[in-house]
Amino acid sequence: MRVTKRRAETKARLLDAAFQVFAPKGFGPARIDDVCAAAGYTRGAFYSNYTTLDELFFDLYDERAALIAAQVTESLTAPPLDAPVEEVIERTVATLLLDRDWLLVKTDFLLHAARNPTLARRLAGHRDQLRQAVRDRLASVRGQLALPSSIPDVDAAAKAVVAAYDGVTVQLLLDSDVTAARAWLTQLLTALLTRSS
Amino acid sequence: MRVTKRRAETKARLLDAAFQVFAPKGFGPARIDDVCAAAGYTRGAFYSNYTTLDELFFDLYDERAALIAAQVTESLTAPPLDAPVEEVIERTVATLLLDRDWLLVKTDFLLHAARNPTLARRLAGHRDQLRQAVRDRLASVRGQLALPSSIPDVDAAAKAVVAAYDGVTVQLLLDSDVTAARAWLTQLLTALLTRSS
DNA sequence: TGTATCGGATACATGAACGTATTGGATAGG
DNA sequence: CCTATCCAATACGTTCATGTATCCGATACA
Repeated sequence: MRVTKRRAETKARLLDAAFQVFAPKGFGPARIDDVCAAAGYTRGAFYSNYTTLDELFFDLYDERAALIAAQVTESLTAPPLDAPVEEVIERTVATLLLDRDWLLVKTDFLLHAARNPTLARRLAGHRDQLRQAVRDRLASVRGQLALPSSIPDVDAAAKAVVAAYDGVTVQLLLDSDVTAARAWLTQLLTALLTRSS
Repeated sequence: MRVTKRRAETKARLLDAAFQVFAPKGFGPARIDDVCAAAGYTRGAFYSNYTTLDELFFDLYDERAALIAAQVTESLTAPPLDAPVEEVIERTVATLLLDRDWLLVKTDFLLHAARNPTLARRLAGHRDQLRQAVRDRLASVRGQLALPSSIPDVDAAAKAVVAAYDGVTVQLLLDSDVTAARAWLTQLLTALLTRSS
């Protein structure tokens, strides 16, 4: 069955609306009606495109996760390819998009994934993708990385970066201070990726 | 109004049941009936003690958070008071209780707090309490800590410990591998709290 | 032991969200 | 321009969770 232009437009508007509803309200109390109203439709539009709200939620996650992955990859390439670690950290964190709304939705998704193996693998896939991008970037750092002795290789380092990111995320969700989050992330990454002089 | 023995017992059983329901199911889809059934009551018992499910949820968080704080404090005192950092890390992480069910409930609470300033302060208070305990423990480490240069003082170090814990939490929620989480947490903490030789 | 209060059970009414079946307007194709 | 298909709107009926009002057994207290 062919996807008509109209249908695609409707789906897109539903996805956007879903984000605007899920971010402030959370998935739990969100109703199908809420999303439809936010998109300027009635429930008929929803049931013509999805069968359950979960389905829409998971679609939304996939779409936004792809966007974010692209954005992070872009930030990673901001500093010159052969720059020293300190500069890579500094400039990457500076251009990194830290969207609290997205973090809220992503954490909601994390909780679902933590209780559902299928979703867990989907999320793990997304995380692996990001981790891999970080790994590749670290591998290209000038003059062989000098990692702390407890971080054996580039893979562990990439994992550490993700963990630091997750840690900062939690703090950001609580205090909404993006500037502080950036500074804090820089500190953590520096400690994790460089050998202190 | 006096609190009778019977009432206290009922509340306690409701709290226990709430944990057993919220952990696997999450707060969103949990119904008042679910909790009451799990506790062996009907809804009458609930409405006689609470007015809303949020109220019970928040009470549950406070209760369990206090338990966890005590448990963490205990773990922190496992290693000898004047032991070197490496040993403090090793033994603390080894005895640390990593209860996935609690992490699930706590993350649920985190999401609520992220959308509700009042709850956010409650959670921040709990985090401060833990951070403070870590700080005090670090301060007692033998021979002045040699922190990485990007971590200026013991306060920053304590914050870093919390961030690492949060980062590992996310991973643990996804893969349920407590052993790996422990090893990973040890690595991260070592990198964050010691000056690599 | 008798009595008054307390607390959980039960029954009922209400409202909200859901899913479906049907309609009618829009749109694409000839 | 006509027609067939598509898709969102509408209007049901149903289910489910909720909150309340009442009842009755249990418990505390004299």
